[in-house]
Amino acid sequence: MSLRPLRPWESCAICPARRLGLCAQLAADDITALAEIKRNVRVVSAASFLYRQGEPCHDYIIVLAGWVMLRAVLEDGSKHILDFAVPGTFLGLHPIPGALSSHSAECLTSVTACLLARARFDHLVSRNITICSRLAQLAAAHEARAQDHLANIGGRDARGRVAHLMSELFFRVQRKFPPVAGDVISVPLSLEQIGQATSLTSVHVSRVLRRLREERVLSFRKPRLEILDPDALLKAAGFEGHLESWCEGSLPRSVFAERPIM
Amino acid sequence: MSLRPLRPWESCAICPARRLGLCAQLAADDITALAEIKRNVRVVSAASFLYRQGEPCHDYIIVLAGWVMLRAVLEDGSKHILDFAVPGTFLGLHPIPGALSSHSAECLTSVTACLLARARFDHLVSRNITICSRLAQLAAAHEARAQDHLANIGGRDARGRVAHLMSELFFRVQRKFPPVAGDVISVPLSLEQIGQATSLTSVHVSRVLRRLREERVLSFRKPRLEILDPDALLKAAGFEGHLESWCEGSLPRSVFAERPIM
DNA sequence: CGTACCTTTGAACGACATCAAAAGTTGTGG
DNA sequence: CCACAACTTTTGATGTCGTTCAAAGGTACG
Repeated sequence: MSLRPLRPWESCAICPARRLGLCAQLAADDITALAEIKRNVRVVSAASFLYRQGEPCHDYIIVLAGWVMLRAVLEDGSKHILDFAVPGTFLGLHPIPGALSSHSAECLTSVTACLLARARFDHLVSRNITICSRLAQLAAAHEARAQDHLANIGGRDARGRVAHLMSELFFRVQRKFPPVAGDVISVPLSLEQIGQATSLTSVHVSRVLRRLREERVLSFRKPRLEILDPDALLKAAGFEGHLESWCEGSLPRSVFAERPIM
Repeated sequence: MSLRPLRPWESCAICPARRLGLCAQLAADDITALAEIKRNVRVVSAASFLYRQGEPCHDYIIVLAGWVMLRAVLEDGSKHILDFAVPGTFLGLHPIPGALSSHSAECLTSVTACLLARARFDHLVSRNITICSRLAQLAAAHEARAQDHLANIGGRDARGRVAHLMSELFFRVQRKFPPVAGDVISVPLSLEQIGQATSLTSVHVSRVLRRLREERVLSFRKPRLEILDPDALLKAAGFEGHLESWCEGSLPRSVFAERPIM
C-alpha cells in the first residue's frame, strides 16, 4: 500500500462536508470540477479571522470542522453577530464582485476550512450551471436565515430570542428537529457572543439562561447545551403553529425553510 | 403604422425595469429568453397580496412600479417587515424548491408586476448560466440587505434605526447616495409600517420623526420624505466611517454593498 | 498558583412600550 | 360639496424589560 498523501481532489470523496452545503447533491463530476480548483484545506486556530470587515475576501470558504461567527462592528463600536457557520456552511459570497466584506468571519474554535480561490471559483461558476444553481440556492437559504434572525431579534423578548437561537444551532449542528429530551450538543459560545447574536447584554443572557435552566427547558454551560424539555423549548422559541384570525389567513413562518440545504 | 399591441417580449425593451435588478446587465438574447417565458404583466391594487405566508408562491415577480412590503407574522401575532420591494426588485426566490413562503408580499401601493411562472423560470435558469449567475448575485444582495437590517435593528437606537431606514429607502428609490439637502421622494409608508420595519411602535416612530424634523435632519409626512440635512442624516444613520482601535482593525460596514444591483 | 477572563448576582436607571384620548386625514356616499 | 365613519398621527402619563454599573465568585491557562 502506498503511503503518499491524498491529492486535493482525492480527499473530496471522504470530506466531512461531502453531503453538506454546496457539495451536497453534486454529482461526482461536479465534485471533481470543484476539487480541481480547490486551493487547499487549512486548519486555523480559534480567534483567527477567515476574512475581515472592510477588506476584500480572497477565497470562498467551506467550513469542514469547527465554528465561525460572522460579526459586524457598527459605527459606535457595538458588535453584532449576523450568523454562525458550522460544518458545511459556505462563506464568502458577495453581492458585488470585488466588494469589501461587510463583516468579519472569526473562528470560535479551531477551524478546518476548504479554501477556493475566488477568481478560479468564479470562473468555474460561470461555466458550470449545476454549481451556479446550487450557489443561488445557498444564497437564498442564507437570505432566509438572515430574515429569520431579523424576525427573532425584532419580534421576540429575551427568553424567546435565546430559545430560538439555541433551537437553530441545535438543528444546524445535529440536522435533526425537533430535539428529544436529553439531547446534548457542544456550542462553543460565551454569553457575550450569545448576547451579540441576540442583541442582549451578556448579563441579561446569563439571567435568561438561568431562568430556562430553572424552568427545566434547557441547560447551557459553555460549551454544553442540553435540551431538557423539547416541547417547552419549541414553544419558547416560537415554533408553535397557531393560526390567528387577524393574521389575514397566513400560516406561521415555516420553521427552518433552509432545512435540506444547511 | 400598425397599432397592434406589443407582444410580451417586445415590451421588455421599453420596460421600466430593463436596467434594474435581474434584467440589468443582461444582453438582448437573455432578455429575449426571459421574455419568452414571461407569464404576463399585471397591475394589482394596494393592499393586495402577491403571495402569502405559509402558502406556495407560484410565480417569480419583478416589481416594475409601486411598493411592496415583505411581512412576516410571528406566533404571538406581531408583524415584522423584513424588506421593502421597489421598482426593479426581484421576488419569489426560495431556499428550497416547493417551499412555502416564510412571509407575505403585500402591496403598499398599486403595483405593476412582471410575473414569471415558477416552473418555466426554473427551467430557464437551469439552462441559462447568465441568468442563473445573475440570480445568485441577486440572492447574495438580498442576504446582504437582510444582514444590514439585522445590524440596524440589533445595534441602533430608535433614532438611528429610523434614519437608517430612510437612508436606505432614499438610496433604493433614487439610486443616488448620499442625498443633497432638499431632495424629496415619495415613501408610501404609515408610521405603523415604519415601526414594523424597525421594531418600534408607531407611537415611538412618531416621536422620533418629530425629533428628526425639529433637528432639521429630515421631514416625513406621509408620503413625502424630504432630506433636510444630509450630513446629519448620514451620521444619525450610522454611515460615519470612523475606525476604532478596538475594532480589531476592521473598517465600518460597507454602506450599501448591494449598490449596483438594487 | 496567579492572572486574566468569564459568569453570576444585586441595585438603580433609562429607552421604549403601553394606555388613553384628542386632533388630523382619508375615503365614501348622500 | 358636505357629513360621517374609519383610520392615522400626535401628545401626555405611566409602566416595564433590559441595560448599566459594580463587585463577588468561577474557571482556564500559562
